[in-house]
Amino acid sequence: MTITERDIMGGLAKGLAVIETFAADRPRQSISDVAAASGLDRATARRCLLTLAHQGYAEWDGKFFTLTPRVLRLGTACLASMPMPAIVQPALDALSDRIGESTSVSILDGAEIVYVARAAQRKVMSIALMPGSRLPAYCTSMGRVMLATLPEAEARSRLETSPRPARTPHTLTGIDQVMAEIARVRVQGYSVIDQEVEMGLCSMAVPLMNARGQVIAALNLGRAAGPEPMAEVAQRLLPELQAVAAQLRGLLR
Amino acid sequence: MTITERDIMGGLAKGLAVIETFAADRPRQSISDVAAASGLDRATARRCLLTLAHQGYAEWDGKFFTLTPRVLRLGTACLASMPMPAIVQPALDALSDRIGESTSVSILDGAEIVYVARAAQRKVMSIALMPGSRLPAYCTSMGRVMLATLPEAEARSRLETSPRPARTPHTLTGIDQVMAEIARVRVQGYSVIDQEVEMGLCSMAVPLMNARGQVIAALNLGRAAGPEPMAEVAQRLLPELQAVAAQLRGLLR
DNA sequence: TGAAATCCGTGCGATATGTCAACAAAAAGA
DNA sequence: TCTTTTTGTTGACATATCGCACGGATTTCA
Repeated sequence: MTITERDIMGGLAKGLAVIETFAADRPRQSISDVAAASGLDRATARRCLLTLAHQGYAEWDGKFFTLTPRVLRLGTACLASMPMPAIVQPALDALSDRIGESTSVSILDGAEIVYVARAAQRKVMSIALMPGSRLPAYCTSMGRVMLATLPEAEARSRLETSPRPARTPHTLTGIDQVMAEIARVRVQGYSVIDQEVEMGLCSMAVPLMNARGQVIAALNLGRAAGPEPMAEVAQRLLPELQAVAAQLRGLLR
Repeated sequence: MTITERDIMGGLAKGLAVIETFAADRPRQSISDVAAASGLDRATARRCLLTLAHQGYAEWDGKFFTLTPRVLRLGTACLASMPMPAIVQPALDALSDRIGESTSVSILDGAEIVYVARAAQRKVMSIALMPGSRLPAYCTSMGRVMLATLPEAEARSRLETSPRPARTPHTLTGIDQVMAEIARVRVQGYSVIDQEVEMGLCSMAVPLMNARGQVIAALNLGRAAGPEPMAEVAQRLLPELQAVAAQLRGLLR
């Protein structure tokens, strides 16, 4: 069965779009704000917002709307329904203890990676990463590892349709540069990043497969840039990451 | 302006209800499963699910539906739009380092607390807590502190309409027991829990106020139960918690 | 302060959606 | 295997919703 035009509920799609207009830089919005941000008619945006408020997903002071923590239930329903966090967390903690570095697991969503689990050792990044946090895929080790498992055209298309700012002087931004690096990653089976996300931060990642061999996530370690060249660090710690990936392979479905 | 019946979009409300039917124990559902769980007609549930799939919030293998990580955007839009995590995280990290215990900040949603930020020292709980995680309010130190700031009738009503299982032999489960404890917490200004959530886990919490004096969250520390009586620990560490709460009071709005 | 611009709430006609019932296909049970 | 039950899909009709346009309230700005 294929999804036909007739089976789509406009109201639901619009309401979800309305929720997504609430971002970090626009936590409080008026009806007109939302209408402008979502492209909906003001009357429609108003009905969406009032519905959200009525259902407890938003609050309204008569002028501005704010999302409530109830909205988190929608997202965490998904996270909780993924067995992944619970399964990988213990392995992540153990690995992090053993190698003394921060480790994370993320999945790919479009052109972004989404953190699923994390074992932090020290703060090496200025931004706090936690489950649910997102980073662009093009400049992260986990992103590149997962993009490398997609068909070339698919990966390229995802990268083309999203911005690739130069987050640091080292960031690869050109589509061909990134695709070439991804091709390299595909061959060698892991990805190493040297200060492309943030100055002072290096990371490396390997793919996580389920029992059937499908790549469903990525595992990485992040560390502060130091005197030891990242290539050497990679050679030293790669077996550790691969061992955990192999161990998890049997546990993930 | 008040929300009238006419301003509510049924489709949106139903679709959100559909998302919420996906929980940890039911990650994959057929159309009929969702219809039964949500009380919707099968035809309606079907259109909701097809819409979610079409918008990228769900996946469909022809038989079962699964939520995608895209759903996380809905929730994290809210978390990110709260200035709280970013503001409290540094203070939390510093506090955690200073006292050598895990600390957290959570907010109240109905009869549950929702973790907003966390600085973990060691694993003391069997379940992994992270931003977005939920625990019932009745048996947690942060929950009791926040319930204590509500009107008595409101707090009681929230507790009455949600289950209060005996998670350990120490858990207070009777509504009057819990309300009495909450009354005590209201007077003394902080809450101490001794192994009511999980055996071996103790915690204490203080309220977090914004600049106007409204309680908007709670701050706690969690530690493994040890030889030192929790009452003594509380006396020793209470000033630390209160100092952080006072410091944050000026930063939160 | 006064005028212009913006914003919010509300009818209205056209259209989309919800509900119900029916039916075929698949699954479960005997 | 055949029957019974459940499930997915579709059609029809009553109803809810969309987008537009309008008026009053509020805000902005000179």
